[in-house]
Amino acid sequence: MARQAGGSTGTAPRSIDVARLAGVSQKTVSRVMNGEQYVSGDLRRRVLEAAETLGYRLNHAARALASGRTRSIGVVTLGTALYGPASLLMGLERAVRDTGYTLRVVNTVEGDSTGIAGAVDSLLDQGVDGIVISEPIDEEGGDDVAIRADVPFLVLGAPPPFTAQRVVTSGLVAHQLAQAATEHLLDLGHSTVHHLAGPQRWYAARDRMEGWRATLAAHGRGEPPVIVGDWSAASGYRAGRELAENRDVTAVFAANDDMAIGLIRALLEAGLRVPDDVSVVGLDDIPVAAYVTPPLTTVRQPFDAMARDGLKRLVHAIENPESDPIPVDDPPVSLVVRSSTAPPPDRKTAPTRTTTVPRRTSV
Amino acid sequence: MARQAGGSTGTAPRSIDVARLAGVSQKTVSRVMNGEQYVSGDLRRRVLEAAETLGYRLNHAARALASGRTRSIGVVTLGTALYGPASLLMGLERAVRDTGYTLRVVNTVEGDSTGIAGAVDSLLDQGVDGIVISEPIDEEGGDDVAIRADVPFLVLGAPPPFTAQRVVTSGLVAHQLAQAATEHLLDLGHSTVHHLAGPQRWYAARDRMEGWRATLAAHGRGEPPVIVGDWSAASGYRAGRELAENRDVTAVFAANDDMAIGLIRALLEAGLRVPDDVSVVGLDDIPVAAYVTPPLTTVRQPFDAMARDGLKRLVHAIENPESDPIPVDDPPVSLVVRSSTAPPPDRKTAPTRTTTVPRRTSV
DNA sequence: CTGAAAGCGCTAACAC
DNA sequence: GTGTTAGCGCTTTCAG
Repeated sequence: MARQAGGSTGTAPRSIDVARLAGVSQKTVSRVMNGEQYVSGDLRRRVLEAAETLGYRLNHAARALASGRTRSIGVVTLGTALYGPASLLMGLERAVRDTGYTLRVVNTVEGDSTGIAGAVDSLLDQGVDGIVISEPIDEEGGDDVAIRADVPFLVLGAPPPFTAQRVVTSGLVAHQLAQAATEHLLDLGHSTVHHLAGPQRWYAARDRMEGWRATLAAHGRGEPPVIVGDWSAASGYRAGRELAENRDVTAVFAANDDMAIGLIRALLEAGLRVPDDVSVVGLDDIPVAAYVTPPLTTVRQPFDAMARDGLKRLVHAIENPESDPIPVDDPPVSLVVRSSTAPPPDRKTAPTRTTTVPRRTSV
Repeated sequence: MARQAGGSTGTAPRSIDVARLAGVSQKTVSRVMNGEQYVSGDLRRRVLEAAETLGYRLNHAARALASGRTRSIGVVTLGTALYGPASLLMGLERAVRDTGYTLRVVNTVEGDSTGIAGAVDSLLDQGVDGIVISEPIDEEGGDDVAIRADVPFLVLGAPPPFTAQRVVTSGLVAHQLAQAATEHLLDLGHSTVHHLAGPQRWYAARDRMEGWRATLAAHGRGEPPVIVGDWSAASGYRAGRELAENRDVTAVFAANDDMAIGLIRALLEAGLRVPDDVSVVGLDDIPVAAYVTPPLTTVRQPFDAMARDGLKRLVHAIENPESDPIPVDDPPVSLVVRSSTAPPPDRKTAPTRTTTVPRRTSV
């Protein structure tokens, strides 16, 4: 399948070589390789054939130099293997294939004060046509970083953490995720829902918290104090020890599954039963969520759809600098009900749920 | 922090602009930007200053075209958010910063028969100087794909899945991981250890299995039949139901934590106690491993060290085509003992372990 | 519909 | 130590 590198001479064939073999001008080869119109079917065929026999491969560096565009998109990630960010990155890679662009990935250097700005800078340096901030966070300084660049940005799931022109922001998804989790608990009969939030530097964490808050307000429920974790199961565990002392707590929405699992562990150690005494909802649906004890009720993020929609809009902004942006198409979130949630202890009417493992197979 | 794009004119400054401002030749600017020697400190200073005021940014496309090298490294990933592969990718990103190269990431298209070869091809197409196969697997066809390319390859943790020149393979790590897990169980007094393997297309899975097998042999123990899963907790659960029927099973080494968690879940549902009746060791030390019930004993992979060592050797091969490869420096693996392992039921002497959660904080 | 000429911004040899 | 001269392999004008 893989083409041979180099011809008989050892040097890679150029478009002019293809042109000569096909008996056309080099420009015609260029037209064919770029799928431009106004090339007769006959010539196109001959060019393609010549390219095939020569094992021709277009030189992207030359193309970029001549055209001023690299056809690559840069992604700023946080450099963690957390399930959410990692899944988003994979979704982006999957989605980018259909756009004709390639991906350049850069982590924000942890501990570096330049943070996202530094990562963006290095991407700009490499000459990308657009940039994706996959998990926006606030910088240490607190001030919005002023990033000026001539390429469009896609900021996933949050308002842009900086000032830049042509920013294509995506989504109320985080809000919907929190709403689904909170309403599920409310529907079960809990009078209110506690929240174990993610680190507040993350927009994702703040948005989920806002969604929870708005949902409680919409239902006229009181808002208990928020506990803030750092996404880790360890922080969930600490929060759990705290919550276990408060007998009023009957329902908790944790901003991610890892924290939910740590939380449950602490509750269990404190002698509380889950879900009989306290219900817990997570967020992410990590691969093991269905197999911990008790199997975790959680909310699943539409990573692939988010990546696809966001990239589509980013590419549109890249290729149509002047035109209006494509409207956001927020994909639906889905609640996965398992066995960590139940009606509150007081008014329990339904029988205790069995802890049968649901049918899920995906890796 | 971020430089302004474009000068007053709106066009990006070129090296010749810097040269004029600094009053030197363009070649001198080039020398300075590349950190070459034979430039007086004075000139270097002036050039740097001029570049700074102009907001000069080297054009990588032009450099690549002129030099024939892109200073980028391609990574072939499997496109899963599994903890292991995702962590390795993050480790590679972290490690690549120190080398002066950038990363291009491509997933193997799932279901595409060209698989790794196709991904490599697209990377070659983009013009990378070297390629990393981060999680080698066998192709559907079964035959080794003949990949001929003029760039060196780094195949992490396994022998190369194809024939290519200048391949820098890395490691016996998988073998050591399996050995650590198996010996821990043997040391506890178990007469033998069962193995729940990963999908056999993956070299990582086969290597772990070989390590387990070799360790049993070295201790003169019998080798029970292997059960094969697919890395998922669901497959671990299925394996657990099977193993639960065999009362001879007292110790299981699962090839990753997800399967271990699914396995434990099935064991618990079958009325068996972990670790009192059956001990289980996982592999990866995923973030929630310390907080499931019981906290999981597992083996941690040295992702960052593997990535760093591998990349160092790959870059050496890129920059010194003729010289000998740098020898592999396999980093140490570490066993994390928690509460899913104990002596076998028969000869148990030590008291049942408490299930206190150990002190781990990392995300 | 097709072709000819003119660079894109940098590095690689060579001179000085 | 430093400068000069040629391209690298494409895409862009602009003619036909």
